[in-house]
Amino acid sequence: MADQKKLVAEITSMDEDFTQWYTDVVIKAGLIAYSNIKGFMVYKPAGYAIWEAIQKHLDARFKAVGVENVYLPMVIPENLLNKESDLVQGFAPEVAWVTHGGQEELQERICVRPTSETLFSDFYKDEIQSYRDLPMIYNQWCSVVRWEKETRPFLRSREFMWQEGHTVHATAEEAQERTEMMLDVYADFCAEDLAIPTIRGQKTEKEKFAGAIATYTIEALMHDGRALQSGTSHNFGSDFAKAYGIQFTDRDNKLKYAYQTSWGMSTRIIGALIMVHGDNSGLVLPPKIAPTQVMVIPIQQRKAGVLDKAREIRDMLAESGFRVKVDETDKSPGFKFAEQEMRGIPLRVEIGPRDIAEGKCVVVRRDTREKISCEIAQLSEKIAEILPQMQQDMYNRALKHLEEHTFEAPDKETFEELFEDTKGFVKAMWCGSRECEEKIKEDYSVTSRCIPYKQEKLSDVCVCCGKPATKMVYWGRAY
RNA sequence: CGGGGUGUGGCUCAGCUUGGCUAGAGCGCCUGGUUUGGGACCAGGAGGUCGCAGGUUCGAAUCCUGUCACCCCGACCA
Repeated sequence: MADQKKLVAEITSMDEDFTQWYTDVVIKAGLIAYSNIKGFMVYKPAGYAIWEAIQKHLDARFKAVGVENVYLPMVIPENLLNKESDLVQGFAPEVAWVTHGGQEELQERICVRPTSETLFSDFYKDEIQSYRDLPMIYNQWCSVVRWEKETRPFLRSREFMWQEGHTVHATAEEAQERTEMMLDVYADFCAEDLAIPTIRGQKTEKEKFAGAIATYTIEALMHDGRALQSGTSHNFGSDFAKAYGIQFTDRDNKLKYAYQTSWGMSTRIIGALIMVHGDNSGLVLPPKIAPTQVMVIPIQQRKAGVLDKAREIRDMLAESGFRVKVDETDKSPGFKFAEQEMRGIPLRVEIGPRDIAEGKCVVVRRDTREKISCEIAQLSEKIAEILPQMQQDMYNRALKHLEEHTFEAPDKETFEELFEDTKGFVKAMWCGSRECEEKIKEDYSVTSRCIPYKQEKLSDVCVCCGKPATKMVYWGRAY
């Protein structure tokens, strides 16, 4: 018991203060350092490595569905940004402006991209002449700047890294198909690589992206019951094409406007990773994307042969394709255990004189703390078994949490009760009016998260106004 | 942008009310040694123009004025 207490002494308990727990984990796991400018973060090696792993897996999934990478400028001239009015209004309060080049004041100010629809559209208008040029399925990995008032590591920073895909199509159907396809890519990536289950659905008119005709989203549920929008995919129809003049000659020799989509996932997803899987000992990373999967910790490492054996195990596991390191620092074993747990490394292998004498070692799972004694000769096979199991278990636990924190409100009274003292998603019927959506936000401080693909009929009437319902909606408090 | 709070070694803070020797502690860091199966111990050492600017005073971390930054709570957002 005393040991348990000592273990958690370094970070605030998540049950006590979830927000503080989150900040503690981010700092103590060595992911982030604050910079001198509010909202701009330093990604330390452990944090950046997670982003690299995310990029690698997601990019491979993109390539598999025909996406090509490009890179566009980070700045946008004001006149170009102003061409699409919804977008301008949506982002105006938070764009950062460049007004000087050296000492000279610029003739026209330019902004640091908050998103790149305008740049892509401006580029596409010259690039596209014929239906033969279509579709264009481009993506860029970059950072964007949005001057947020309140900032938090990963969840809301003024500069954040992401990928933004921008596509152009000859038909509305094809654009819609691409929009939905990319949402599926995100959902599969979250489920299979990050072990995060999500709800797929469409955003309401109120919550959709500025300038889009339809926005689709995957919503994840954090450990504290709050929702996090984890990826979005937008269908722009031909609104941007009209604003920016993207026209092509079709097979029938008629000049037509093109159809566009865009879709993005950002470093915010790292916040989801922390808040879905983390526990009171720190981060827990899913094996598939963990930068280091196994930490070998020597016990009594100064005793002859111990360090050699630890390195031998490392080399053997690396040979088998695992990402593995040895902690050779002269800290005490207890410190190393705590450190490995704080950093969320999926497995640790303990190796000391006692084990060496028996030709064994101890494997400990990060998620369950289960200790497994294993013959060194069988270690690679054992780990090849444990890691996928752990990945699956993590997903199952997250799914169980999602299911246990998703409630149904067939009527207004239940809806009220659920948001009084319950944390999670609430499914409820809605009439489709903006008024009701706004009233619900006002009264219960929850927002519509999405209109899920999987519709259910919980009742005939809207939980707010009592008029006939048209849709079932997921409601929740969001990050 | 409204409400509240805080600025003192890398970190967490004490000192400020009532101005006064060379500005302190714990953690961390460095060196040497002893240790090592859940956050080790001993000894020695380095590190601070007290956020910034001005003012009051013989004398300012401490009092006054201004300013900047950051944090928390609300409204806006990947």
